[in-house]
Amino acid sequence: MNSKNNFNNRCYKIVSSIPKGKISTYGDIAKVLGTKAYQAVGNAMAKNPNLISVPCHRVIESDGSIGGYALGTSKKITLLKKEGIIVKKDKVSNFKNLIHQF
DNA sequence: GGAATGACACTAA
DNA sequence: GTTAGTGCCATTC
Repeated sequence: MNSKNNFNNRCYKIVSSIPKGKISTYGDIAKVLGTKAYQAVGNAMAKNPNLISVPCHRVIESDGSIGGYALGTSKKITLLKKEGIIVKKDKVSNFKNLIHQF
């Protein structure tokens, strides 16, 4: 409970700190956490007990791919487009320019 | 306590 | 440039 909640809370805190119109990658988030648990970050979001409070749809893969989403990748892409992000073929075009650096 | 999985990332072919 | 295989961390069964 404590340990896992600590790690998850850390991820949610970082993701929640991503401003609108910006995105981030699992790898970058893991780096901020001080770990290489790329999948663990995504895994925490997968369980997503905080989906409503955490804009996890702003988190994509290091290649700019959409990756996945609890509500479905399609929904995630739609949300990103609403944020002003250009999504091309299930991948963010200018994602390199949209990466939010902590 | 151990094994398997996962919304990833990296390297090699 | 694309595809395949392997490795890493944390969570879950």
